[in-house]
Amino acid sequence: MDPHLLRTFITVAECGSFSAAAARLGYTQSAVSQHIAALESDLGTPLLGRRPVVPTPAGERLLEHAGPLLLRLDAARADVRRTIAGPPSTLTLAASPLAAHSLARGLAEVRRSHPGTEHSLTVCGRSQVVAGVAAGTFTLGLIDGIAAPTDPLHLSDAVQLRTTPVAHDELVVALPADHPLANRRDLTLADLVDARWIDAPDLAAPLAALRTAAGSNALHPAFTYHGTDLRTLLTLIQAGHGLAALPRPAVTPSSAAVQGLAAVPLTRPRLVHRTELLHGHLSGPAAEALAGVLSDLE
Amino acid sequence: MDPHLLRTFITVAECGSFSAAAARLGYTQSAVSQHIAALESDLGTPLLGRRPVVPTPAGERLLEHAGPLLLRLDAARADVRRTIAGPPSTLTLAASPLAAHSLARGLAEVRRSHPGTEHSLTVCGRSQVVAGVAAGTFTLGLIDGIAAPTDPLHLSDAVQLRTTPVAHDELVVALPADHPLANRRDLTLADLVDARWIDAPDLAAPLAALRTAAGSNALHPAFTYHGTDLRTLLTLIQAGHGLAALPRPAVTPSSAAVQGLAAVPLTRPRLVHRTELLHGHLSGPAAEALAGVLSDLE
DNA sequence: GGCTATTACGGAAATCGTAACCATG
DNA sequence: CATGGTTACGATTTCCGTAATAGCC
Repeated sequence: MDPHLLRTFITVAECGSFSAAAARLGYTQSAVSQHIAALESDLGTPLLGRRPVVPTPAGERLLEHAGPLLLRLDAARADVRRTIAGPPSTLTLAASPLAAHSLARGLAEVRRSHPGTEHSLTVCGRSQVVAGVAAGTFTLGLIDGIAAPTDPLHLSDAVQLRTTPVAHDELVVALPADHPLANRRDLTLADLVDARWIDAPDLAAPLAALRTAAGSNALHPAFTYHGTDLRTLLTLIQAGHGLAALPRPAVTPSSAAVQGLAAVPLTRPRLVHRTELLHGHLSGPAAEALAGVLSDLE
Repeated sequence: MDPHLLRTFITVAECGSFSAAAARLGYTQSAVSQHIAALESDLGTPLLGRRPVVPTPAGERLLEHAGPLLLRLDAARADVRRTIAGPPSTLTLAASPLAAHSLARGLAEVRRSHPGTEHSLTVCGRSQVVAGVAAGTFTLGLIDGIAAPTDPLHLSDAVQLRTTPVAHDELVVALPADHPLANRRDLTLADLVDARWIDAPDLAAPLAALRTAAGSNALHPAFTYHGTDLRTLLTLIQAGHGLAALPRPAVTPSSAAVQGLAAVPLTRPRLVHRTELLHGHLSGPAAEALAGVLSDLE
């Protein structure tokens, strides 16, 4: 189970095609075919059905492991490199969309405290932030999510990263102002199991996360929004396509898009929207250089 | 970072010698030397000092990652194999020493419910139980440890295993009957920070675990017992070499070794001794075959 | 018949062992 | 000088690309 083989396997499964995967990886179709054949021979079982190329049950299991495995491998390499490198000369920040709001608040402070260094900010999905910080692509990451009030965010257990809580926000349900529930003082998830939900996994808390947090598995999305634009989501809600759980500040900024929206606190189960700072293990001068950033953001 | 190279690296670090590692792995000294050289060239930094052979700081970091990484790799392989294999014809059980007590209670039930299959039981350290179950060496594992009353046991996050709580026992401090604290109704960790502790990491809760659970880092062992025999540990305590935190049932069985020992509940921080059943993801007939075992033990 | 995976084969590269070499205690 | 890590070198294997083959829409 060479990591290269696993990487090819993941790519083929993603692409649904040997040749597309080969193109993406810079191999020939032949090489990809040999990689998969080697894996299948090693594990003694077919991993992919051909034509169409879809994972077998065994392949599904392997897929669940392969990604985290490669991530951990990158994390290990990045961790070693950090110990031999001095303090980073460029601060590369990453944040999930809703966490970027918190970051924007503190960014001025960060730049002032590190006038000499270059800065960059990337806004992308939660898992990409985690993966990037683990692999050393980003110096710092900021992610958001929902959790019980005392619990930390439960991020991919593939990697071991330091986390620092940055902000807790009240979790509210955003719904059209003329929605029957819009005038309620508060809401429980029980009130909402039959509601029309918009799942916006790249932006708001994924419905799956809400489901596990609530222990219920009755929440089903009526609509899925793949995107990271908050205003688009709010407009969708306003137009009655469904409702979503968001941090209070996201629904009540001084923004024109918010007119016609109600934000009702979600009080049961007790959940909060949490923002956390992620960073790899930093030692020596690097740690000192970043201590300022952390304290600025907290 | 080929897994083979990582494996050699771990072995060399453990052995403190290239040649010893070569013997253990079935390589020549030369091959081991080349492996380490390849790793160091890949990562661009020395990982081991020679003569004596000790990890550099960078090597230490890599060591922290390498073990879990290889474990996860084995876990992936085992997981795939489980999906293609039918129900296991032999039930291989593993348990940490104190968990084995709980297992012995239920073992008769297990054997009765699976009269056709072979059974075996291995008692070994917690991490070996976890690793063995992850790698598929054991069908089921039973581990014990301490945790906050509502929390699950925090086992190595390298692997993803199902856990089922089996037993909660009160955590008591075992001390000689003539110890000044022996007559207390209960104890807090604050009472015991200056006490003489026996650390028995293979048997009782490791002091390090107590420390992190307590948030304090003032607990230092006066004596370390490497072994898995409960009666030996109890005798050590009785003889005044120190005290230890144990589950209530371990200190008050109908056993002769217990005379002269006191068991005082540890009430603060709120901790319990917990026993959990571990198993890999089982699908189809295998899951059904083992469902009985799980329910028997619960 | 076109698209795509597989197989055959050859050259390049990597792997490991033997053996000579060298460094440290 | 002896133990033990390194380097040199060669046989074997592995890996990947080219090209021919085979299988499914």
